[in-house]
Amino acid sequence: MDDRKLEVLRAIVEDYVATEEPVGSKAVAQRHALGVSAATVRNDMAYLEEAGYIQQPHTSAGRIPTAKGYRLFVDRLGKIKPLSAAERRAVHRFLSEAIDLDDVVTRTVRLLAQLTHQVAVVQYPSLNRSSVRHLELVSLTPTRLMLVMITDTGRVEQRYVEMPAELSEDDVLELRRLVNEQLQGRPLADAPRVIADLADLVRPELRDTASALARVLVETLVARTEERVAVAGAANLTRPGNFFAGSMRPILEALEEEVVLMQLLGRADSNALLTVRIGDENHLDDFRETTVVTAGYGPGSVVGHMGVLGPTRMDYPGTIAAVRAVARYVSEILEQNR
Amino acid sequence: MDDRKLEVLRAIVEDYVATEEPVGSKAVAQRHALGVSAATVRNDMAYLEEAGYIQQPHTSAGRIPTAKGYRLFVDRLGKIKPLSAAERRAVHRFLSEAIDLDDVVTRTVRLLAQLTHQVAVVQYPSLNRSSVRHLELVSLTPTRLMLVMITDTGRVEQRYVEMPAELSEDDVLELRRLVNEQLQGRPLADAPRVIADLADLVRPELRDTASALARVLVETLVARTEERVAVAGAANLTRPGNFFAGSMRPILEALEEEVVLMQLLGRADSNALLTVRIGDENHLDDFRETTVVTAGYGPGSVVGHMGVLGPTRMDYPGTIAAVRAVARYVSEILEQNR
DNA sequence: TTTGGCACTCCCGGTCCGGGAGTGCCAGTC
DNA sequence: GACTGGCACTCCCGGACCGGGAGTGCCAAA
Repeated sequence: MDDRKLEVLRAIVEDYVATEEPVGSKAVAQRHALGVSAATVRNDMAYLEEAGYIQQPHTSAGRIPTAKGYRLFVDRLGKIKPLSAAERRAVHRFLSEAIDLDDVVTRTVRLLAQLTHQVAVVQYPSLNRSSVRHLELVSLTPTRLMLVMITDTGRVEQRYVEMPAELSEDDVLELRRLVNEQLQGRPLADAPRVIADLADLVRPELRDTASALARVLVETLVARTEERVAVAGAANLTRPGNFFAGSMRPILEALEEEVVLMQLLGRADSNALLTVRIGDENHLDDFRETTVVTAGYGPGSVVGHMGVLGPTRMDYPGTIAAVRAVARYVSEILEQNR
Repeated sequence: MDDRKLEVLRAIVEDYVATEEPVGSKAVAQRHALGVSAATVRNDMAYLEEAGYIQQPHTSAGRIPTAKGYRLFVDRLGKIKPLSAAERRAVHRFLSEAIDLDDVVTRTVRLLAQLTHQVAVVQYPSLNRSSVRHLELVSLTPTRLMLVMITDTGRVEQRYVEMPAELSEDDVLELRRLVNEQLQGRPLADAPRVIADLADLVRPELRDTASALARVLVETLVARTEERVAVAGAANLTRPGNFFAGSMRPILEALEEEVVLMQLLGRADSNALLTVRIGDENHLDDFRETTVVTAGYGPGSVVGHMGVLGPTRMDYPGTIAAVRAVARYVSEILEQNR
């Protein structure tokens, strides 16, 4: 495929993204100084269509890019368009005001939605990539505890623990000391192994209680791989032209399904710096017309993912730049707490 | 206004809610055994229209209720339609599986959305109606602490605290003991008064640190009256017929604005058991076509509000019953932790 | 006060039509 | 052989038009 054909493809992608209308040969020839006539562009377009990069909504209409066309654009043609200095400053200022992890996540997801004009999704630091910083036990009633776990990523989780017997204040203190001794500093993923013999380390009267505690820890904090996610910018789905095929119903539903969101953000194992998944590459029927741009973030290693989600017809250079910049800066912030 | 006219109004509201189409005199006369002819119904309708309870979308169309009509229906005509036994069981089962407060709130909001087929909103127990159960200090770096507060309503809040000087492990312990001594069991609203002289209670070296801590406590936990809210069921906005005048854009935007949501849920002072705000009664332009049904919840006293939000044309008896039932059961659950 | 009858209004969906944008192809030019 | 101008063709889109149907308001009679 010669260079001019690539230029024609770029022109079609850029114009289509900008105008939201199929772009014709004349427009390409005029607006992008290719130095050839519309007829020539038509020939190139016929080739690009044959090769599957563009398509016609109907005979005698202009062309729009296919998923394959966008893919080629992203891989070879799009020059990432860095944030403006003003934007960069705004990002820094807004994020540095965050008051705790919740606030970091909330601000991040809003920022992404605002910068990209798309729907933004941010995953909280994944528990199974975190270590225990501190465990706290607070008694609610004589037979009911609250277990509070604080991780090295700043995440705080709470769980109710039903006790088989009444506990004294001292019992609680002893248990707290013990679980902290065992788990502090350890990756949460190791907890099941480390904690297996917790019941053997306490005096006999506390044995049942200790194992109840151990069970809650393992069952609800480790085994259950639920991830927390924050979403913002749903209103951007209604932008004119974001008219999702069918309707936006399935998209809105998916945004409340933690499982689907996690699938979109990318399976946890991915450590790629930045991923762009276009249309079918999401392997989800409802997202066949949707592009997802994600990045991992974390202090040093990746502890979670964030991204935005929009129509395949999106401003790739701008979106990619925004996601990358925000992910980097959030990583820096998390770094400060180590 | 005589009884039959009220019956006609009821018929119009019920049929319109069910069919989503303006209802004509013939339909009313036939489907609701009023024992009079369509012509008579027409006369009553003319009266009801004159009085402002119903209106015509255009000449020669059927009638639809006005906000005033719905209001009358809710106040005098709607017999609340209790949940079925199966629904009640489902509510109990689903909520009793909750694992912590976050989970209670998440499950509640989903349940409401599912039961009512509307958008649901649940406010977390308000901090300024809670008391301090426990305060925990965890050091992140030598000059950075994390303050974790646990309230009697089960809410857990975290805040980063920047320290003016490095702290030893013992310093942290002392501060923890001190703040707990001062605040444990106290309503958070009293914190500013109670904590004012915190700096005077520590040895001189810790004075600056103590006041930094006090400042964070007061500024971010008390003064800042941000409320946390959870939302679910946004996809219900797209139900056929929920076609919000204009578009659903402003609604989606409002759902991400904590301020607007709180205004909809009702100013914090309201202790009414259940509130129905129809159309203009919300005093928000974007919600002129929207009804909000809210209820307070809490163990004993009200600590937060929950509700659902839908088109003025909604199933009032069913929605009211669902919100009331869920609010009651959530209150029971919170009761268990006291 | 209620009722049947009747003329009238207005929406809604379907059809028809002309303009416009864009294409594919072809013959001619460099 | 690659490019270009010309031309016939296709198809969408918006507006105009129209007939059926549902519903009303009013009136005279019971």
